[in-house]
Amino acid sequence: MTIHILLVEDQTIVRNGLKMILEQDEQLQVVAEASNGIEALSQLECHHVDLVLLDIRMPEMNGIEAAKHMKTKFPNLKIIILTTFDDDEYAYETLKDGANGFLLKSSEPEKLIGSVKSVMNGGLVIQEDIAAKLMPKLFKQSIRRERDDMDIPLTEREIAIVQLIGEGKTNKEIANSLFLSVGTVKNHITNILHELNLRDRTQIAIYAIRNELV
Amino acid sequence: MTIHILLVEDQTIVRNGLKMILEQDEQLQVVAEASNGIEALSQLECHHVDLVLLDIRMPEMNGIEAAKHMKTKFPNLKIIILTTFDDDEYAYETLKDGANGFLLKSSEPEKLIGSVKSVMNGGLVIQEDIAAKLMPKLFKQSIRRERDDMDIPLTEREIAIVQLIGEGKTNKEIANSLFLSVGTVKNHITNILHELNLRDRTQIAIYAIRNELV
DNA sequence: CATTCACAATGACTTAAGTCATAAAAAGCA
DNA sequence: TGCTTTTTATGACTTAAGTCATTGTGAATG
Repeated sequence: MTIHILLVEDQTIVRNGLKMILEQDEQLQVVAEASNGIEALSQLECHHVDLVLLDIRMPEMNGIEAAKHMKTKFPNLKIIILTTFDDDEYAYETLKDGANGFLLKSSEPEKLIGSVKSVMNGGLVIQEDIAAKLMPKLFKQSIRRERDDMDIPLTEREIAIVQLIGEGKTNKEIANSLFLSVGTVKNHITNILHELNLRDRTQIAIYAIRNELV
Repeated sequence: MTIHILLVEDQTIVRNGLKMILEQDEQLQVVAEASNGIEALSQLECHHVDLVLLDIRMPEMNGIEAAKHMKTKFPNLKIIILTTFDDDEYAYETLKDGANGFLLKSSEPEKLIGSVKSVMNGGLVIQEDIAAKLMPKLFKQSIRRERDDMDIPLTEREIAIVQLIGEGKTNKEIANSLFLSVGTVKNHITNILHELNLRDRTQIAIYAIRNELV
């Protein structure tokens, strides 16, 4: 089965070099090329592409932006990011947007081919040295989780109960402090679980804290 | 250049299957086999091995332990972990100990071969679905690193369970992902509750989040 | 005016959680 | 070496949690 590749790289010489390397393997076929993100997106419209080799540094639209748009439009598309050594600043952002691999441009030819196949088989390929640099960045990234004030699909009463669960109260305690019967509390909880798509009070407690209800 | 492989897997049939697959590629050669961690280590002493394919679930000494010992003795050795679907709990531990890849046993043969070569070329190969499960764990791990030794009066095992409760898992799920019986999980929880002076799993979940264990 | 929705309640169930006694292997330490 | 802690396991319990059907308010919305 042939793997159809879109090659996105602004430096023509490098691009040709990559093409040569890739097509040494008869399974791999470069069906389209582009020199920036915008071009790449329009190429995707008119060619069937399995995998994109994407340079990070590019004019017009850079690799990160491009990757994001691509994955939105073609979720099944595989994307391998090509980086030079000092691009790692940008690189980690693409992970969130679903890049399937990172490769140094200075890689051995076989590594490139191997990685393409590996990614097509569903793998995530990260070059060792990049991985080392990337990991700490990913960590930092995940700390700054911004919360958009999402609306909670619950009634007042239900929220009150969610909060008390989030404080670790039992049904009996909740019933007492809200002047309800335990049965009523249970009913509310059953409703909450359905509405929030959760399984038990523990998950409700987690929800409460994560949504800053407690 | 031939890649010398040590195959570690307790189920003989599976092991033979893997061997067959690997040796379809004439670059790959299985030079030794073992059915548990201890055997594997002694095999490493008497054969030149480039890469180890290591099952996580094994009698005597499991994959994690084995990987740790191997990397200590042979830092240049490449290790690919073979997992089933719900082993992810253990999987991330091996990353720290220097595993170079994770593969599902249910993988396609080509994926296996591709990954072996990819790893030998210095890559880190993680299967997509595992990667997805693994990443958030890695994030948490590193965030925690900052204020590392907080006074949590729990054993390693207990902390692992607290974390899983903090993710909203049931006892059954916890048991599965830690390879324990449900009864054992319950026992641990009873101990945790006493040690932390809490009442039920919901309060444990709250504790886990508040103490940034999750 | 009828209908929808939030809220409260009961009873009869099923099941996940948690307790407790007991046991035993493995790891670490004195 | 012997002692302690950690880890795992089982079985027999008790109880809190959660489901479901059904009933009934009052308030709001159309």
